[in-house]
Amino acid sequence: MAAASAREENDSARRILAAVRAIPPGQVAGYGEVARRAGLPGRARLAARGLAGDGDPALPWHRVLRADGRIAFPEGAPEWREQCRRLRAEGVHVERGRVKRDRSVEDLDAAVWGPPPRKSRSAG
DNA sequence: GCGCTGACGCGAT
DNA sequence: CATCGCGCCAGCG
Repeated sequence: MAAASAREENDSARRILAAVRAIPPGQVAGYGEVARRAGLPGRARLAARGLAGDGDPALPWHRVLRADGRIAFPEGAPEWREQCRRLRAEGVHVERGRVKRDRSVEDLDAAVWGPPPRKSRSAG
């Protein structure tokens, strides 16, 4: 049955949304990262499609950015402003459509760029 | 069925 | 840091 493939497709989009919902406030993730967490490595575009047609106002789509940490929308665009606005509302520092994050994070577990691995003098 | 486009990612220049 | 090219796959005319 071809429905199997259709079901899988639906499930994929479903997991993508789930991955986006899994992003805690104040943190951000990339499209590729979201796709990866959804079990769809290399399908960042699919993640974008998922957000484009989610239809869920409660979905933290604004926490999803490009791999470079920049907002996917062109600067000045209405969505661009909206995303930038929401990020700032959560305490995320945004500069010219770019999220002020620390250097590249090595641990994929920290895929959610939020926690900057800076060396804290106190171990714990 | 074909080609273009797109809320992308990454390496190379 | 900006730009280009390729890969990826789904939607649309």
